Amino acid sequence: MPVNDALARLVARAQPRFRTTAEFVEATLREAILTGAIAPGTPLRQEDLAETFGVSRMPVREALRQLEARALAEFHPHRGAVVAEISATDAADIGAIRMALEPMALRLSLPGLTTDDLAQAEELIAEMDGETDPGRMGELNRRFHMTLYGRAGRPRLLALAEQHLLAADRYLRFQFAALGYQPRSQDEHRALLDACRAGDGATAERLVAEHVGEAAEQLAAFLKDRVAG
Amino acid sequence: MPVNDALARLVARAQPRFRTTAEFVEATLREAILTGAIAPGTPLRQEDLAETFGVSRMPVREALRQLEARALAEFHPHRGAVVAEISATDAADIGAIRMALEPMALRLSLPGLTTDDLAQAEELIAEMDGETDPGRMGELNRRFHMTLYGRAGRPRLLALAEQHLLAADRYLRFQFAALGYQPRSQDEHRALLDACRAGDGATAERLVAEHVGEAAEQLAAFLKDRVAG
DNA sequence: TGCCAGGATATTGTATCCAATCTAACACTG
DNA sequence: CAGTGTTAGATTGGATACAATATCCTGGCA
Repeated sequence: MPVNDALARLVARAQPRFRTTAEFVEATLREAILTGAIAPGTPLRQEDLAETFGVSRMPVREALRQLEARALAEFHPHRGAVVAEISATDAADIGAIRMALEPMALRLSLPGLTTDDLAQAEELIAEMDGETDPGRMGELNRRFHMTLYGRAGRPRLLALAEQHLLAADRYLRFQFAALGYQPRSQDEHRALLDACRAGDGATAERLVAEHVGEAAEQLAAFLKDRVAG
Repeated sequence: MPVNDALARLVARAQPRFRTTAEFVEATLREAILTGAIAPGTPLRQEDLAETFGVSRMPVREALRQLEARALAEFHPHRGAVVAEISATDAADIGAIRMALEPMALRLSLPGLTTDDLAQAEELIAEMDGETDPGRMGELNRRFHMTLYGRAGRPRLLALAEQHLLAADRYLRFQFAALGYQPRSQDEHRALLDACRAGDGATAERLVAEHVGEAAEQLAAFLKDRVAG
């Protein structure tokens, strides 16, 4: 029973902080890795991180373990953790996982999609049209996809799908470098949205699979000679 | 450059020990949770676990964080961690994820399957025939599926598939309680193996999706009135 | 009854200490 | 000079003690 609701909202917004220090460190590092702010292969030295975050080593170690479980960091015993490397294999892996999860998410979500959802998806496509910043583009693309999947009513499936959409963002700058990606992708987005509007589940599923698959193939071809693996 | 390959294999087999105490604790707890040795909702008190394992609280906390990242434990700040609850929703979630991942894994693996793989799969089916112990049954079933997916050449996809096969094991005792499951499941296993032998990818994919989907539906119906969510 | 103040209990985080071990550089040896 | 000890330094892995904080419970009080 707060004094009033407006205040309650203010308070709620003022503390979207984290529940524990370890979670704060984990979330911050995760974002830094996914956006590329910390390059693959970078050593994650506990002492340095602790100092950077102004915390002790224990929450840092907890955070690193969580990152390891999410395949964002690799542990080498007595040598420390490093930011997980990117590779053509890894990109193909993420592409295959997305190709599996996202059509399923869309299938379950489609019957529940509201006109509001569809309008929001359309707006996100429009926003993407002019966007040139990879980071912002990744976020918009992710929100577009997750908007379409959001009514699946399968929290775990959705979390997994989002996690791999985020993982794909690590390869976004390569995706941009592979010319001609964006326009085609936008066409595919529109076709996908149309199928969803029409309630055509089979087509929508096929389109999202193709959309993800094409991007993955293009990326794999581009990475082949540029990175290891 | 190992001296020779036989030695390399021996070395690889000789050190599947754990690299650190934290990893030992994590692996042991994970197994205990997945097999049901620790019931859902059980508090995971750091001090108790530390004493049980004969270690300090630090590796225990790292292990708990990893379990959290794998959705096997839930953290309630300042109240501690508990073994993740099971629920009809969660079971449906896992079923949907398996239905998405496993046909994809099979699709990628099928062209690479050897006659040895197929023979091993057949052997596993035979072993399952007489099995009545749920834990052993889960392991055989998991090995059967993973044998078929093993040539996908997508480590991350396979790890994810295996993780959710393991997660499904938490519901195995319910699966057994739902009568008539096993014989039908075995028929499906044989049909799936036949399709793989014939190299009929489309049929194999469909069969594995149906196989997983049917089991999930049956389980959901059974759980509906028996557990929360 | 309702509530709220305060204590018991557990977790969370900090600060130190020490052992294990990996790396790298150097010296030694045949 | 290639290959093999050896040593020193740095970093992680783990233990321990302690402080801070949040939750739950309970008992007094209106």
